[in-house]
Amino acid sequence: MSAEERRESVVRAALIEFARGGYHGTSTEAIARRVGVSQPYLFRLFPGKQAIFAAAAERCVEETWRVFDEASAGLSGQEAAEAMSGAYLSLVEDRDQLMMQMQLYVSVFSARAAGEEEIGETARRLWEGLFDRVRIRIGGDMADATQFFAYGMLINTLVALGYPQDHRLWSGFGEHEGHGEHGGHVGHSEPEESGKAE
Amino acid sequence: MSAEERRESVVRAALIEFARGGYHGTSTEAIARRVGVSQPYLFRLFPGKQAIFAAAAERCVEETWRVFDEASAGLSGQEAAEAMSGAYLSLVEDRDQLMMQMQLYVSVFSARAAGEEEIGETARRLWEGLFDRVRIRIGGDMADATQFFAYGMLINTLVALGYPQDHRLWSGFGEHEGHGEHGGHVGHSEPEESGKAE
DNA sequence: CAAGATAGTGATTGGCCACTAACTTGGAAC
DNA sequence: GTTCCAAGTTAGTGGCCAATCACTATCTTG
Repeated sequence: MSAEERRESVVRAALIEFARGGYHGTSTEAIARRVGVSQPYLFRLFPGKQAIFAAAAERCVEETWRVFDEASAGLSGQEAAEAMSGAYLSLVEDRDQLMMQMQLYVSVFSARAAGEEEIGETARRLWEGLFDRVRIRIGGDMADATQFFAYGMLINTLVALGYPQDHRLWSGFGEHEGHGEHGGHVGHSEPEESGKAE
Repeated sequence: MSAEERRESVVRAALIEFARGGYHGTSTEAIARRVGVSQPYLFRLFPGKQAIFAAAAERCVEETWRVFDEASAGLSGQEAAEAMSGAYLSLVEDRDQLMMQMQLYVSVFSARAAGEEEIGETARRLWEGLFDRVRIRIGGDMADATQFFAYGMLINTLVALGYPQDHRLWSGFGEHEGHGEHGGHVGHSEPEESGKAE
C-alpha cells in the first residue's frame, strides 16, 4: 500500500479513535492498531500526534459539509435547511462524526490554554467555512444560520450524553411556529405538560 | 483548615483545571498546585481522580443554575428566558464555567466508549435537572426550552473556538421574528449581505 | 502530660505514552 | 542478480502521571 493510501486509512482510523477518546485520551498505539500497522510507523506518515489530530478534524468537517451538500443539492432557503437538518439527524446514528467535532472544539480551548494557537486557527477556518457554506445554501441570513448551528450543537450534546433518540429530550425539536428550521420530527413529539417538578 | 473546607477548595481548583485541560489533559499535580497542597493529599480527600472530576462537574452545573435562578428571580415565561439568556452571555467572560460543561459532555462519551457508565448517569441527572428547572421557569414548553439550550450550546462552542464577542459570528444572536428567545443583542448586529463566498 | 485524632508531606513505583533509531523485506529497474 | 528505494518492523528511551506508603506536625481532650 502506498504511503498516501496509508495516510488516508490513518485519518479514518484517527477520526474514530479521537472521537471516542479525545486528544489526550487517545494513544497513537490505539490508532495504529485500528489501521493495522505498527505504532512507530505513524510517525513516518505524519510529523506527530497533533498533525494526525488536525488531519482527522479537517476530514470530519469536510465530511459534514459533504453530507449537507448532498442532502440539499438543488435546494435553497427553507427547503435546503430542512434537508440538511434531516441529514444531520441521520449522522446521529454514526456518532463518531459528531463527537469528533466536539472533541475538536474542546481541544482548541485546551490547546489555547496551553499556549498553542495553531489548532485553533485551523478549527476556526474550518468552522467558518462550514458555517458560511451552510448559510449561503439556506438563503444567506445570519440569524437563520446561527439557529441552524445552535440546534446542531444541541444535537451533538445530547448524543455525547448518550440519550437515545426516543428520549423525551429529543421531543423539543419539532417545528417551532413560523419558521421550523431544524427538526425533521425526531422521535415522538407529544405535547409536554408544563409543571411537573421543582 | 478542615478536610471539608479543603475539599471545597479542591473542587474550585479542579473546575478551573479540568475546564482548561479536559479530564485526560489535567494532572492531579496541577490541581494540587492550584489548591496549594501536595498531590498525594488529594487522594485523602477524594477516592480518585474521577471523583474529583465528578464533584467539579456537579459544582459547575449547580453554579449555572444559580446564575439562571438569580437572573430570573420573580420572572416567568418570555421575560425569564430573556433574563437567563443575558445571564448566560455574561458567563462568557468567565470561560471556565462554560468549558467545564463541554468537558463534561465529551468525557461522558469517552467514558462510555471505555465501558464506564457512572459519569454518564451523573451527567444526565445534572443535565435533566438543569433543563427541567429552566423549562419550568420559562413556561414549561419543551420546544422553547430546547431552543434555549440549543443557543446555549452554540455559545459554548464559539467560546471554545476562541471567537471574541465582537466577531461577526456572534451577530446572528439577535431577536428572531416572533419569539426572540435568546440574544440579548450580542455585539453589533448589522444585517448581513447574502451572497459573498462559495 | 499522655493518647488519640486530624491535617499534611516526601519519596516512590509501576505503567503508559510519544517519539527515535536501527534494521528488514519486497519489488521494480537496469 | 545486484542495486535501490519505499514500506514497514522491532527494540528502546525519557518523561509523565495516578496512586500508595510511611512518616511528621499540630491540635484536642481527659
